[in-house]
Amino acid sequence: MRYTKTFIPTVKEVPADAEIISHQLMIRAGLMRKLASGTYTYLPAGWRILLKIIDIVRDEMNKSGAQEILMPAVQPIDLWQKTGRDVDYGETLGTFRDRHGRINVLAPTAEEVVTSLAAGEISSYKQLPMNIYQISFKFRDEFRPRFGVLRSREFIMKDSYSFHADPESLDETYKVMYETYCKIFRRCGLEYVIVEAESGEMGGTGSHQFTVPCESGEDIIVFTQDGSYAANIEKASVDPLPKQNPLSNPPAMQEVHTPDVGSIEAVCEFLKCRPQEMIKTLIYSADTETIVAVVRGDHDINPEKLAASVGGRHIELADEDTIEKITAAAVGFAGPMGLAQKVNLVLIDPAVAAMAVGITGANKTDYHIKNVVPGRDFALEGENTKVVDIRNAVQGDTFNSKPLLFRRGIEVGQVFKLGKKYSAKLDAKFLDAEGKEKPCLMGCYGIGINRILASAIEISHDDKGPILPITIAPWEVIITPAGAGEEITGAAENIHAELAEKGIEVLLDDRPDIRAGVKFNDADLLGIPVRVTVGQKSLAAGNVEIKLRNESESKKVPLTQAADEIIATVNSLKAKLNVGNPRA
RNA sequence: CGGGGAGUAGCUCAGUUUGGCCAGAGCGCUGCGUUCGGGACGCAGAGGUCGCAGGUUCAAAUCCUGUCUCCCCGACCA
Repeated sequence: MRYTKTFIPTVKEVPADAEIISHQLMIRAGLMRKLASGTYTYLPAGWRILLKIIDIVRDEMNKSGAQEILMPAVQPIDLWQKTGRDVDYGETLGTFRDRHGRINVLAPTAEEVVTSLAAGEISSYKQLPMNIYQISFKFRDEFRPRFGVLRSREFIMKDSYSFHADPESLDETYKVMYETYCKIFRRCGLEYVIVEAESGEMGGTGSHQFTVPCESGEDIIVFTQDGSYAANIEKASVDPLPKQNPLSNPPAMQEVHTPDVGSIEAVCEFLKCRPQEMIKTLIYSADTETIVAVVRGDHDINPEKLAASVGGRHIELADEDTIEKITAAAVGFAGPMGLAQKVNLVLIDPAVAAMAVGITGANKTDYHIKNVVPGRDFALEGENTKVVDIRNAVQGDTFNSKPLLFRRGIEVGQVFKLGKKYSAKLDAKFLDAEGKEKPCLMGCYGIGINRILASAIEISHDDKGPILPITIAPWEVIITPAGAGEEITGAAENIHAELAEKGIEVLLDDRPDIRAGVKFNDADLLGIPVRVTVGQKSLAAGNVEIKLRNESESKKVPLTQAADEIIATVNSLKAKLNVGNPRA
């Protein structure tokens, strides 16, 4: 291809609204432009990259035995009401009303659609297992789109869905998809880690996340140094904290006046105590039920663990009215005492149960209570009360007695075992060999195509721009004629023609009257792995220069062998990414 | 949704406090010339109803009210 025939609007200045490096470079390299918050137009170079990623994904998915389909981007909301996910997704679900007054959903994912397809088409165990996927635009009306393409409202996702007659079959496909994902990310040149994940509102019984470690990631990975454990913080288990020595003569509870100090920080300052001496009491709603969650003052509730401990139901913080009704106090003065009778469930974190004594809200506006002894002043076990891990892991926690470490990462893929959650609700049933009707078991498997691009740039760039793996670079080779003149232009044209002829993805920077420095900088900004410089300096000796994007020195090769050398270079770069064992 | 910030040329921004001398700079773009191996230089140009709508005033980018959009931080996200 010719640079002059391609729309590659590179820019020198960094865009004002781009915070992270991948976002900045994607704009600067002319890969994309923003249309509105969280929506981007992909320009030729950017779209070429996405297409190459899609090619890899499609190739590996097909090899795994999955079949590609395409489902509608607009779905009737009825399906979502049947599974209850219209409520779970809430305002993240983008909807519009059509001319007939029907409410339509802009597809954020397709479990409902694919399950309803299966409900109509699958009737016998002989049709199972089946794994179908699509690569398509998804829309989520995010609270807050940010970080360029990392959290956008519109994005491209590969989503696949498998259907099974029995758990063994689901396990088998899950394993195949897991391995397929390893191959895909490896071919895309990503360093990734696989962590245990919470299946969250997707529902289900098991999940792994594929995460690219980097500072700008929004996910937090929790792991042990020896690599024996790695999990998303949403899922990460912690060893229970050691029980504090009980006070030999614990003082009675004492009410203290704490006017207008509702938050943990404010109470600590007012009472001159530390957050870990506090007991935090939060009120949640799940459907019509009310749930009390109790954690130590310095700990955060883990919503995924909380949801998991109420059977995976959708939960949210109770509104102010509910809190005031239950605690008989303003928000900020809740305590666990006496609440068990007023709510459906009380969940107490083990770290609270391990406390000898603590400070809590008094369930009375402007008052707290000191000398609260868990187990004495409020029950730890009871009909609707139990101790269960509901908090986030923090620095200092251990798991299996090993210290937990933390780092950030970008989630690029996730695999789930869904079980019967959707098939039961949407009647995706089949007859087994005994003629008995059963709901299909399902798995689902997602990959964020755009995130692969963004994370590749996040983990591999220098001050000149991205350093892209050859498998996803917009072009494999760029030819940069340095200087004018028949000789230079002719040589560059010849190499370009020969490479193109032999199937190399090559871009010839044929822009006239552009200084060599500008061409070099644009080549670097595009992240193209192999640059061929054709200029007077080397050409005088009959040579051209081959330079790799990630190396500083170039190699001189005779003009007559240039094409062969370039092809060999490209092949060796490709070979590096198509072999090797993924890290797990 | 809560808190903070910002909307002025295609891009990055100054000017707003103290209303008038205020439509500006750099980059980019067009033309001509000199340059030509890591974002050259000179000359000449094009380009903005100062987000939008009201209001105050002799006079508004500047003050007031409303509204929209964008960004950052935070609140259970792929």
